[in-house]
This record gives sequence, structure tokens and C-alpha cells, in this order.
Amino acid sequence: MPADHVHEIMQKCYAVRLRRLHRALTSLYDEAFRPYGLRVGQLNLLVGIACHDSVRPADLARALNMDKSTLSRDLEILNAKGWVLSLPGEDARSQHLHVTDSGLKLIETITPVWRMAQEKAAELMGEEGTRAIFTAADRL
Amino acid sequence: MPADHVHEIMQKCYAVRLRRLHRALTSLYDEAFRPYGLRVGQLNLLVGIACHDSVRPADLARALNMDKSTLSRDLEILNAKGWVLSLPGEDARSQHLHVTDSGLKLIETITPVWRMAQEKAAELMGEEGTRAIFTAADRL
DNA sequence: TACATAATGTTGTATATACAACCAATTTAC
DNA sequence: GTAAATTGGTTGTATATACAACATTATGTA
Repeated sequence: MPADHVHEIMQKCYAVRLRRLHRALTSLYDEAFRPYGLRVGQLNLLVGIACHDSVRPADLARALNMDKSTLSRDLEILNAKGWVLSLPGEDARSQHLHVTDSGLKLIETITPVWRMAQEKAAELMGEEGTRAIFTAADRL
Repeated sequence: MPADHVHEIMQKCYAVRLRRLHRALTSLYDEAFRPYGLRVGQLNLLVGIACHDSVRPADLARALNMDKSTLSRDLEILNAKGWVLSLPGEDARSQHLHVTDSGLKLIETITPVWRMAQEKAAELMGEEGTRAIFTAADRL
């Protein structure tokens, strides 16, 4: 009975739920950030880099569960926008990533906007939902 | 102090966590489905369509929090693979979507693989995490 | 030391995602 | 009953995502 399988998957699949949540939250933050030409995924990378004085792309990709090729292309954009600077590292293969002054200023500007988006997101997902996102993600 | 903002965002942002979770889970399911030429997002659509005898793209997109243009392009692929059939509806604008026999057979084949992926996902996110995904997503 | 192996980053290809702009058709308003 | 607004779907453009293959550079081993 394929119909049984269909309903089982539809109702129980974690990926189905997570994808919907991901689309909804990304929309919410992106919409708030739009006037600043920034997307939430880009802010994600920006703060990921800014957390350290200097990060190598390979390490950042590992920390974010992201493929190195994805990061490579995301960084192209952040470089082009002038928010991130890629400098050669000691190791002739690797690089060092830095957030520029312009990037830091953007983070400062966006923070209150981000806080409002956070509130909307919390309202959307509920108290329990928000806590849960954390507990689930922390296990990675 | 931009550094304070950086850490605040890094530690508290729901979108940051959710994006990591999304990447991790998508990888997990996609890897399991790879031998079948199917991705978890495609299974998502397939069961979404199969749930009803006939759905219109606009309604499906709404139900999944998905833009109509995204769905339009996803459906192109499912049509090309022969898993979905798009037929004209009564309304001269809209369409009716149907899962083909080939698509139903694929769902049947993939179900045990999906169940194993579900178990791995549950292990990854923990008891609380899985419950949370549901409570958060159900509020949309 | 030379050769195999691993690590780093980029590029080709495919899919997923959304916004804006558009065309066609339908519904609403006046 | 026609004009305006809405709805449904596609297309142009940009970003996000990953796998496979590749070139370059370390690292390890024989």
C-alpha cells in the first residue's frame, strides 16, 4: 500500500518539517535584512568569521557543517561586497579570512534589526520550539 | 562594541542553528537516497502530491511555505524523471499534479531506506530535538 | 629522498531557494 | 458590462547548497 507509506512519510519525516521551518525562518530574516543588501546566510558567515581574529575556510566549513565548495562560492560574494577579506596564510594552500571594517559596521547596524527578527521567529515557533532548535543543533 | 554583537548573534540566532541542522539532515537523507537518484526535497514534494488525488501547484506551494517559482522548477525535474505528471485543470490557468505509477513505486522502494535515515536523524538530534522539530513546525 | 597520501581551495554540474517582472485568465468592483 | 484587482504559472536573475574532479601543496612512509 503506497498510500500508507505516503502518509507515514508525510506525517513523520523530520526532514519535511525541518525544511518548512528553514524556508519560513529564512524568509523572515531575509525580509528584515533586505534594505541592507544582506541575507541571513551571509550574516551567518560574517559572524562566524568575526568570532575569530582569523579563520581558514576549511575550518569554518567544518564548524558550520558546510561543504568547502559552498563556502568558497559564498565567500566570493562577501569579498565582492567588501565585507570580508581573504589573505594568504603561511601555508601556501590555505587562506586567512577577516571581516573588514565595513563588515563590522554592517553587523553593528544590523543587530537591532536582527533582534526584531529573533522576536518574530520566537513568536512563530513558540517557547518550546525555540529551546528545541538549540538542543537539537547543539548535538551536532 | 561589534564583538559583543558578534557573540550575541553567534550564540543566540535561531536561523544560524536551524541552517546547520538543515544542512546536516539534508546530507543524511540525501546520502541514503543517492543510489535511487532521489533527493529528500524531491521525496518531500512527491509525498505532498501523493497525499491528494490531485493538487494544484499554487496550493501545494502554500502548504509547504514554498515560493511558486521554486515549485515550478522543482516540478520540471520531477516531470523529467517521470515521477510526476502535470495535467491541465478545469481552470485554464492552473494545473493538476499527479504522482505516476513509477513515482509511487519509488516511494514504496524508498520507504525502508527512509526509515533508516529517520532513525539516524533521531539519534543525531536526540529525543527532545525530534519532538521540538515537530512542535515548532506545527505552529506554521 | 622519492613516492603515496592527505589536506586546501577552485571549478563543473545539478538542485533548491526566492524576488521581481511578466503573461494569461479569472474574479471583483463599479 | 467593462475596468481593476487578483490568481496561477513561467522566466530572468541571484544566492545557497553539495558532489565529483582537479591542481597545488603538505605530510608521512618506505
